[in-house]
Amino acid sequence: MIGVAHGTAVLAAHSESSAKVVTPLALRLETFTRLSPEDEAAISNLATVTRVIPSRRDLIREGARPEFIYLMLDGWACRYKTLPDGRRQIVGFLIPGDFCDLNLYVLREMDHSVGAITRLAIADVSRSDMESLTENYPRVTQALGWESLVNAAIQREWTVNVGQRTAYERIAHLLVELFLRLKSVRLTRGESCDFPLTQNDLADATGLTAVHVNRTLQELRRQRLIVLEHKRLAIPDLEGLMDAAMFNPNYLHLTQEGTTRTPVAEAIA
Amino acid sequence: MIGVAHGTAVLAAHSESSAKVVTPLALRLETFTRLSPEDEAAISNLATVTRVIPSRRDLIREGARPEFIYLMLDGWACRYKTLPDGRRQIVGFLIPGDFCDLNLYVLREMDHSVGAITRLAIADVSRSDMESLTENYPRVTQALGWESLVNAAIQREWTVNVGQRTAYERIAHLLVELFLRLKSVRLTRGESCDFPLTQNDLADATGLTAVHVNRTLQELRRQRLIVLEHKRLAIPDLEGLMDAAMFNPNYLHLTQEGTTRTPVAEAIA
DNA sequence: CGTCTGGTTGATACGACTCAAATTTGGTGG
DNA sequence: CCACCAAATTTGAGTCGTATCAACCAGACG
Repeated sequence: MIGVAHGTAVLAAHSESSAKVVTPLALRLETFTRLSPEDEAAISNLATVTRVIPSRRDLIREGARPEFIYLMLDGWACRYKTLPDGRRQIVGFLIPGDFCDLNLYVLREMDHSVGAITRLAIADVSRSDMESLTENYPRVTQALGWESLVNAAIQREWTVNVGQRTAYERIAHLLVELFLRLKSVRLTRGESCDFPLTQNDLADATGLTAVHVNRTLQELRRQRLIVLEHKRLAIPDLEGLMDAAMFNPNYLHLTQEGTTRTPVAEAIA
Repeated sequence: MIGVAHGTAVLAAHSESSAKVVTPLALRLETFTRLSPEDEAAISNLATVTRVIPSRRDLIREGARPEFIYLMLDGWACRYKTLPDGRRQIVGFLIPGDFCDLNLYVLREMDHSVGAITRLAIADVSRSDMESLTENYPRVTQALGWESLVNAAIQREWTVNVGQRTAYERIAHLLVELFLRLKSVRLTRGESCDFPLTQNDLADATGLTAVHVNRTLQELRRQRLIVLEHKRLAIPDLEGLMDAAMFNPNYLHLTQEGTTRTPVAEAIA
């Protein structure tokens, strides 16, 4: 992802305040409110100190107390928790525009880990930068509040997913959610998107085994609901996949009053 | 619960600003920061308009747009989501001191329902009251932020619970979590607490069937890890139960810098 | 060009579900 | 205070979805 089309665009955005490039974070927050050019500029300026993390490396370990707030600029990561005997549950995926540890504002210690799926581009945001942002840009603050509530809603839906849905529905649901989230930060192209997760990742996220994920993906392919190969996912029949997943998009809160409807909101209307 | 010892105490607290009675909300927020008497008074004053809800009644339905923010004063409730075909997942339990719909500040529409388990005492808090509270009492605001982050952490742990743990571990984990949360608002007595959940509720919360919950509870009893009868739970060997559940209390964030350690924090240290 | 990770397949096992019925508990009204 | 009813709990037998274990294969990469 870094080095390919989107990646370079994103990295260019904060190298110098040249052409107007909208960062994933600004795009994401704009699903909630209209942001002024000043708001957008302030958001872009967060990403001054950036880093690259190799794929499959842990970014933050449970128990850590990171000094900075990490903002995802490019690539995929996941939050996960591990049980003493090694069982692992991925509790969420992070894509560009997401914060890894926004909570660190208040909570001292991470209660879960964050690991890179792909190579990542990360911005290290200092607390003071974050504080001055929220002090001076109330709409951004409001949008950040919205962001964290939506994250909570997503987490609830994950509980429903592993608690109630069958393997088939579960994977279908996860794929739709990721596709819509990617779409909201313009990381889809038509009906397809990059999809760097291994079947093992999917297993850890859905509470299934990799073997069963494999068989279930085959069934989804047989039903012509997905095309998944070469780390790329295509969904030829989104509505069909949503039905199979019993997917109700309300929890993503993509339409908000006072917002022009985004393409995503349109797509699922 | 209403009408028994704790219940009346709580209800008395907001009838008139008489003796100093600490509300569950104040107790809960104090696990995070020290609150001044003024802070506590401001919190108590939230609960001016109160209502009683009969047990097993829905408080808020998915899709609703409540006008007020509901604060739990007494009793138990649950958040839940339902799939089109009727499957139901409880995604969290609400006990005194919890808000039912704090999110309504920002999100317009509920993406899940809230149902009463027992008879409830609820305070209807207006948005303006809430706003003036957060404007005038920064420590309370900060504590509320902490509260919502802890709720997010709890939700993640639930995902782990249904995704990775066995039925036995899962139920053990839920019981420990509820016990510790109740303890943090002083709703336990020694090693026991009220426990109004039916086996059906437990099933919906753990993603199991009621029949299997029944058998699993029997196994927990046989192991002498719990005593559960007459809507009352006793945990004679908390450490043993925590081991059985692979319970790591860090996600509850019960110890915070600048806070005197609460009895709960002691108990699990 | 060999190595290695990720994906695929097959055979078997088991944890949890389903269905059905019996029993106990708790609340209600006579 | 007891009889009654509904709800909750308990028990048993049979089934099924998903896990486990063990190979094998294919493409990516150094």
